[in-house]
Amino acid sequence: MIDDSTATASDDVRPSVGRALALLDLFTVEAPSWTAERICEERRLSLPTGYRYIRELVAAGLLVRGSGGHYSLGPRIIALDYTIRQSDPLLRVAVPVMKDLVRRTGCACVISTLLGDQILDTHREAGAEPLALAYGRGRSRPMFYGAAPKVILADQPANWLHRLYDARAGEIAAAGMGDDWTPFRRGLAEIRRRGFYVSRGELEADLSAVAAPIRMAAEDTQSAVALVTASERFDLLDAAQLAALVRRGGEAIAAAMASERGDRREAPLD
Amino acid sequence: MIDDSTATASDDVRPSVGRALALLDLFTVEAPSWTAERICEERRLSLPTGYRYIRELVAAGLLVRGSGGHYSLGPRIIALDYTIRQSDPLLRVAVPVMKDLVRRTGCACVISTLLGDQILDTHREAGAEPLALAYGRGRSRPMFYGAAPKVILADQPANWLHRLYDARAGEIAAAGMGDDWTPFRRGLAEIRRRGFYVSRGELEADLSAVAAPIRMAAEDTQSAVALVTASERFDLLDAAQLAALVRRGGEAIAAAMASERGDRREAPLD
DNA sequence: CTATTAATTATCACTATACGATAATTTTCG
DNA sequence: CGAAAATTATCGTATAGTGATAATTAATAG
Repeated sequence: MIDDSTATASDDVRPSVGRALALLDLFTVEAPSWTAERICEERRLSLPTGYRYIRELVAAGLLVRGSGGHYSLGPRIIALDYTIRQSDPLLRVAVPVMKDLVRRTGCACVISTLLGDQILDTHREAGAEPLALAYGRGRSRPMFYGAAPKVILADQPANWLHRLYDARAGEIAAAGMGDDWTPFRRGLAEIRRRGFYVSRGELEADLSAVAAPIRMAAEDTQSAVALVTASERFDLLDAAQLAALVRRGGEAIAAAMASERGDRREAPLD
Repeated sequence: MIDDSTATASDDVRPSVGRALALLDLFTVEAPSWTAERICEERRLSLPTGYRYIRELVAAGLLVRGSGGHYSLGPRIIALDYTIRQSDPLLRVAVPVMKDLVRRTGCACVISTLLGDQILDTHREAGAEPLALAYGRGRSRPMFYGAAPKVILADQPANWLHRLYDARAGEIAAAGMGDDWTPFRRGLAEIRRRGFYVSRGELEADLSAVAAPIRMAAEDTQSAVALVTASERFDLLDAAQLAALVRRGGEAIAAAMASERGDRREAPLD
């Protein structure tokens, strides 16, 4: 009876800031709205403590209180995302290139970025076909499936990859990216050398994609641009030409970034 | 010399959760990237404490650590915004109506929502002209200028408005919405009766807009739909017809929401 | 690959402050 | 306007957050 089953293991030995922030995890597409009471019982918090956390999150705008004590994710999140979009020079620069790629190929065009330890789509331009993936910005992606992650990983420094491998060897093997460090690294080196990667039904069964890296000088975020289309349609296209287009797209974006030089904005120095 | 000028007054008498969350305020479009050291000196935190807060925010994904100890807003924000978008039935339902309005009028179409104590745009469909307001979702709006806020406020219950008035009488008077409770209330009642509001250059000098409420039964968020266009172009259009279109748009959205009944998702009850 | 420096975390004693049980209050809804 | 629910205040106690310093890890150069 020592086991406290359901709760996530180390939820109790975390500082209050972390516990409060962890409340955000509760709010999902499936359950976007919670009462204070349900939050407290779910997280095993006393009512006053739960309300204290909630109050802080509401004060920060991360949650809103709707009618009848129903809390949901708050406006601050929307505004912060706006800030991210506005201050991301990559988006400013990439969107025109993406539109151009869409016009030329009829495929959808996606930009994916490695942020911390996850990869997510930061912008999407819809193609001719509306595609099932018409979800838009923000869907997080598995780290080891699909074209974009592969070209992004392929561009990471060896020590970073090594840490990643040690931490997630199981997933990597399961994804067929090698059951040891050496083959993993070799595979990525090969992708890197080619400068693009074609995935066929890797992420979603009926979709194919070709991705190329956006290689920026000394930038801390690594991104990729990809063209995505139904596999059936993909077969009609000349893969080599598509790959060339995507590669040039990635290079064009990187070049445009470089020429935007000098506006890497920092916190003002007073 | 008693004045500690820059810092927000009551920053110190706040629980740690609040102080940690307040770090997010530092990250703006003007200063999207901060080192740990600068954060600490800006907020008068000791280095260990600053790092503790930062660590929690990074663990929650609200911040990312970029190369060289530069922190910026993190991927979790993008993902949370995705969750909000996905779980907002209003968006699902409104976008087609908005596209239709754009097609018919050539104007841009915006949905604004009252969330807590602020109003912000939750979706935008671009019109024929690209418009300066092509910023997209998430820009927060002044509460007392422009068409959308007016129609939203006009639909709020009297006691809510009264609290708002008491809290922000100055701003309200400055915006020409009345220098006392009675005229403020009267003005809004009139807007409510008409069912729409036309603003000409209120928010941005050369833009005009006409907004109508989206009146949903017993929903906790109040929204408005607006058509926006350059004032010059607006003068060419028949304002009465435009107003009728927007009103019908709002009604169509509300009706579609009502028929989506029964899928107000709650936290599962175990 | 190793040395040097910067960035981040651990240690630890101390005290502030977060915690829970209950009560008072405010808000919501009929 | 009154009853029920939701939220906050009170308060003693003990936890856990805090800062100064040291140790460690990661980044950068040579």
